[in-house]
Amino acid sequence: MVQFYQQEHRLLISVDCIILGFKNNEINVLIIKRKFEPMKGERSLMGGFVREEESLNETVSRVVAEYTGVENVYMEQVGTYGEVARDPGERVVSIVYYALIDMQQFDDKLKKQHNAEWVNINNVGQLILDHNHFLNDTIRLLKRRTATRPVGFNLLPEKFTLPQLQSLYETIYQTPLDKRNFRKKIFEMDILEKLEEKDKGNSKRGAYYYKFNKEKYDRRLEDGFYFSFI
Amino acid sequence: MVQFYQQEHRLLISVDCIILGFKNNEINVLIIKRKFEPMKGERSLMGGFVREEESLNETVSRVVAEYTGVENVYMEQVGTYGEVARDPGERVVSIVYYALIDMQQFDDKLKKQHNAEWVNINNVGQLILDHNHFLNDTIRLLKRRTATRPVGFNLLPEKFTLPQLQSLYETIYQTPLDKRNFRKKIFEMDILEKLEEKDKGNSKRGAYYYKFNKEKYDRRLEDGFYFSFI
DNA sequence: GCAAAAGTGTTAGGTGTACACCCATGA
DNA sequence: TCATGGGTGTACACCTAACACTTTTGC
Repeated sequence: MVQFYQQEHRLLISVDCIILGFKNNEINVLIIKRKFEPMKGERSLMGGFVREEESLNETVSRVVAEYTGVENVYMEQVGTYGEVARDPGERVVSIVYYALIDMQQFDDKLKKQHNAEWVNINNVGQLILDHNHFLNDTIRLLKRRTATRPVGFNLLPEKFTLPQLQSLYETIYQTPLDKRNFRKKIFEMDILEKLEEKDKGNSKRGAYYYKFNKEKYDRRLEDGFYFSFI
Repeated sequence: MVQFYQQEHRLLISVDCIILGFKNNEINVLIIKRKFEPMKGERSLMGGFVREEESLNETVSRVVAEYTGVENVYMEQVGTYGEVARDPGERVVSIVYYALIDMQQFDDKLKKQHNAEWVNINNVGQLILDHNHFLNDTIRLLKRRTATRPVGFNLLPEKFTLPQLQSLYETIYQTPLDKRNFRKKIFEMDILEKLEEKDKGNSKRGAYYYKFNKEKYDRRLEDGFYFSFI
């Protein structure tokens, strides 16, 4: 390939991934103890340098798969952080993504292997560099995004119950929601598919399982329906 | 500085700037004819490579000042685009920002110097690479942002009239707004300062000038007031 | 039969939206 | 005096938020 920009400065680009999961009415983020210098052993988000023939999304996918064993996750870019001295090792521009995974699919063996742990997103403690900053920006973005787009489903198993879904939103927004209003809103959207099967794990009566129906959602979108999950 | 990440791949990072101005009830973007290969002479956004000792914001400021003569502009990151083959010259990861400027401050001499022109944001025509994509993402972001944050003021002179402000929002959202409702909303926010002076440019009666009062705004924010400009 | 969670409608209050006339002034 | 844009208040429709009881079933 012809080099047109030969004289320009090149620098390191890392992708930092905020991997989120939902369990026991908590949003959890995966944290590791850093395996290399500088700051070896300190608590950190998962990151990776962008390779030569790899798009940013591919880098995220690679990192997420490496640490969770889950593929094809939902991801979104949070932002890019480029202060000159943000990494004491060398100048690194960091592109931050969050990824939502269904914790049932998480490969638990990888936890020990990477010295990783799931911690409550609101109680993460100190992370290296500007990683706490990344996390705060992510929380804000996640709240905005889940309010008007059907992305929360990515934190649940494919089949989920309405009480589960409601609890997810209550956790994200940290506020109790009215059961009847919540269900009314969800049903009006007409983007869920009710299954025959019930989840009897939490009650004797059992709660019906639902699935998110992307085709229905796309149709509603085209009709200009305005979605608001809260 | 110790090199911890010696073995990692480094790449080019450019910042592309979408410089927006408001004039004659149009949102305009500054477009240039590219001055270097590849694609020399084609229509392009303004960009610059991130230098060694320069943060991303500083790169934006440098580029915006170079092409407009305006300093201390309002800017926001739109996103980072990292497809491997997005630039045929060499792999370049592009970080996109938009910047809002008061077109009265634009240095018109720079237009000829850079072969630049202001074009209506809705009628830009074909740009190089994925620059049209950047622009579309920016328009979406600008609409979202101006709906709930007082950033539109950055497109107006320090002193502006309510008809001007309304016309700005009508242009951004491409929809007519009810004069009384608009004013009611703005006044309820209580973030403007009314001046004695009037603008007699558009009518015999004249319209009062107002200034955005950041202190008032910050106080309202702390009080948890919810801002909605549309 | 009882405990425990799932499921279901209605109403009041508040918010957003539609709408028409008078005012000030330069020409 | 008249043409032009600036400035002002109200009424109705709709949407949001509050609220309590019945159903199901395993134990």
